[in-house]
Amino acid sequence: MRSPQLMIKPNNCQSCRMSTLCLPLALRTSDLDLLDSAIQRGKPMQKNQSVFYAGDKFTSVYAIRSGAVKSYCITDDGTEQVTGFYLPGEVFGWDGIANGKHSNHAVVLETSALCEIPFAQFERLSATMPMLQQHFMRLMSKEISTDQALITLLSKNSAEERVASLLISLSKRLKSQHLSATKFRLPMSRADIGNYLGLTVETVSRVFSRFQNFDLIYCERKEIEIINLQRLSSLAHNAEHL
Amino acid sequence: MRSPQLMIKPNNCQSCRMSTLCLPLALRTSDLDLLDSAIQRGKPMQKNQSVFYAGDKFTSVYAIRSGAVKSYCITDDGTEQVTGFYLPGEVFGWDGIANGKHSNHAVVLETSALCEIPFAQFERLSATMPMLQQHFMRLMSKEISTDQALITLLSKNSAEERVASLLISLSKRLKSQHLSATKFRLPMSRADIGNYLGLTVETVSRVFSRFQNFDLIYCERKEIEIINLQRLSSLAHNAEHL
DNA sequence: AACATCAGATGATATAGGTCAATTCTGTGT
DNA sequence: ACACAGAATTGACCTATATCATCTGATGTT
Repeated sequence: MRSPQLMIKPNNCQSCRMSTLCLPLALRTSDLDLLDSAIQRGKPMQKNQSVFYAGDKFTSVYAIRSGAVKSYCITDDGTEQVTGFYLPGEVFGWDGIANGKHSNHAVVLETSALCEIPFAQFERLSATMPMLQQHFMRLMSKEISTDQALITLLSKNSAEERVASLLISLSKRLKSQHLSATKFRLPMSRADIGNYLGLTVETVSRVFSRFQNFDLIYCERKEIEIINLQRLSSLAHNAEHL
Repeated sequence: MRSPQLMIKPNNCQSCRMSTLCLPLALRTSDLDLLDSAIQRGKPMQKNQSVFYAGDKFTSVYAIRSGAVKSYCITDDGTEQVTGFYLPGEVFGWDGIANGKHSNHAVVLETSALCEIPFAQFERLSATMPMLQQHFMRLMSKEISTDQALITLLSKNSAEERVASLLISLSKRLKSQHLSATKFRLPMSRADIGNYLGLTVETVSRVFSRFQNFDLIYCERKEIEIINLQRLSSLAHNAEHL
């Protein structure tokens, strides 16, 4: 339906268009072959399908080839807490290295293609590939940075700033994948956005309306067009690492 | 002044009372010797001294032998954002693996003794010590869990729940170091607490007063005694991983 | 096509926590 | 011992966002 060219399955890591993101840049070709054989490609998944559940044994991390994923956990009092949105070219599933099992659920927000990267293989490979290990640590470190940006956002910023930051973050991440930075479809619901940003659905909805009234964005349901990227960015203090 | 027995410097990692926390449990003794020689011990530091600044080249992570450290960063609009408090037995400084430079500042909250663990050495050592690498990844993964717990706290919990969670977290972490779980000195200011929890100083102060009125805690400036641990815990939904 | 269910928008009202201001306490340096 | 700057407390007031309620339009199902 949307972006069919993204569904093309490369038959190895070398030819994958996002290898620069999900793999270390400096891997020698021979190493890459070795890694390539370890990765399970494919995994096209439908909306609402779970990639893993909290409590599942941790076996793999996942790279998104196309589509989108949200991670969330259920807090002690039974409410859902969205912990992240992941877009094409991004790797998720780091949680759970600590305890050997996932602490988050991960669910596909729209039809998606994922690459599963088995962690046991990774550990074996990384013994002979220091770059691989380093790269993975960087990705984890980046996750930490993202989380800390979100913490700042939640503890210091208004509803408008939070929503603007999310939109700008999505825009930048899509742009880095050579997708449109100003016109895209939100893969997640208003409820997910509110949950992630610590706001109610109503507030998110009102902010969208206000942004529209001020001609910052045009939006119709999930289709978003950023009209005034500059002004929106100026509201989004903490989008840099989100 | 306080806890002088904590200032005793062990002359190697083996005899250090917190080696089980800061080092992998499964390291063979011969490996431990090797690692031991890489670690720079000592580093007693005074209140308000910086361990590293944001932007500094990333060279090491640090284990706290005694004392306390806060990490924070300066947001785009120039305000401080506290990103973490670290207590004895904990390791901090993971930020900055991503870019090779620290994204946070780290400052000592009270007289402290730190162990510096040079990362270059670690990377060299971990090639021959898979357990070490695994252990470090676990520590990073734990940092991710902590951050996500804080995100939940900030986006879902009231001022009272946030403060209760912090107190319970501190209590648990001190207990795990065989220090008193119910009577301790807060190493950080009310402003730091508020900053960390996304609250104003005034709100933090009021919550402390309310907790005192309800006989949940007794507190006099920075000295805290938890009177009703159970009731306080019941307020602290998200302290588990904080 | 009809129906049920869900996502989103909008309005009226309530409230938790922020802001501003004044006061007291405390630790530090001379 | 004194003075001073900073930390903490407390009160009065205000505002951003939550809550509750209603309505509309999508989406998916029989």
